[in-house]
Amino acid sequence: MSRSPDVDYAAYARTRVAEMPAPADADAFSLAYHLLQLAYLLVTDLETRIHRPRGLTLPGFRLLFKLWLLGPTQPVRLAEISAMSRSAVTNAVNTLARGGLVERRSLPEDGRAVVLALTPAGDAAVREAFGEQTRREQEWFAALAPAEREQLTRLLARVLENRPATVT
Amino acid sequence: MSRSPDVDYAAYARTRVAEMPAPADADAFSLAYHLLQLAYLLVTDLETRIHRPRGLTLPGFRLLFKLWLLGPTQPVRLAEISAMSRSAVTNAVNTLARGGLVERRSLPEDGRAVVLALTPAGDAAVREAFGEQTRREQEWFAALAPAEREQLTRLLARVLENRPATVT
DNA sequence: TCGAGATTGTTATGGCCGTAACAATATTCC
DNA sequence: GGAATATTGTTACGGCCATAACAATCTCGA
Repeated sequence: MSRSPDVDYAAYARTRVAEMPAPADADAFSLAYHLLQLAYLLVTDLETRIHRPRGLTLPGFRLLFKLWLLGPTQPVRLAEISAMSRSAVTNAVNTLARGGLVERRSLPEDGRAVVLALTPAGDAAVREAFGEQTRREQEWFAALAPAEREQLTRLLARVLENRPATVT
Repeated sequence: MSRSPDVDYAAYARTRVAEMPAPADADAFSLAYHLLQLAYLLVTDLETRIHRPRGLTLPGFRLLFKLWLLGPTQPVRLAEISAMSRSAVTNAVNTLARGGLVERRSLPEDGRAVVLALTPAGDAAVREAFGEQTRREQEWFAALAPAEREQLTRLLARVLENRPATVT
């Protein structure tokens, strides 16, 4: 009794990879597949169900959320935290600023720099969307017991902390 | 001793969310954050390090890989398996076909349908890239013991199998 | 001091993705 | 048999992302 095409495919692909000679690695395949598939489905679901109906996007919300926690912040710092490029921040901020959720302020002590800050509308939007996103996340992970959720989080964090070096 | 800005931010944000009243949920936040961050970093790393240097993209590779396992397949089936839209398949296939890695064949028994198939060049490309991607995935998950990797995979699979219904 | 080098934010270009609209073709059901 | 409906693949549009190039500005060392 198949739950969905992607789950069926995952099982089939695993057996096929298991038959292949090295360097094929059925365990590595399964792990990466499930991780990427779950993340993709969750992102898509949050985006279409929570954020798009509110005139936001998930990347836009994540930026708003960081500004909410951190207060006025430079784009370069948001780019570092989010592991995205400065141009991606510029793009996302353009969309948010067009919607009146974020404003750019110039910094007296550095003529190159800019500081991003929530507008009152941005503050209200992030609070409202955060509650809804949390509720939806709880639905997604309801199949796991609390101890399992903690364990999953710990395993993910361990991989993140020991990730291989990237080219910078 | 901080390993990277995003890990520091994760810890700080968790404490901030923990201070907030319901529906804020520090556990749900941490889990979703680590899942999405890891997936994003892994995708970016595989893309820039493995696929772009070979003239591929990660979504392009994933399509090639499915065609490799499944043989000639219709776009609509790939879209179902991959949980992406038909137009996204069309787009990715355009890029792959431009590179001579995939070809479209018409189907005699259905005038609307098209079948996608690897070219010999596409077959060679997917084999080579698959080996390299596997090696890189192994580096990413080297911090976990084999039993931990299996457990992580099982937890992810359980969430995937019991995911909430989406709007279709 | 002042020029070489680094940093910041933006733009251009190209790929990915979803939604919506569309034409062509199949299917269903009266 | 034929009309209403469904399905398939494509295109147009707008948003996201990275890389590369750029102008403006800052920093630091000779």
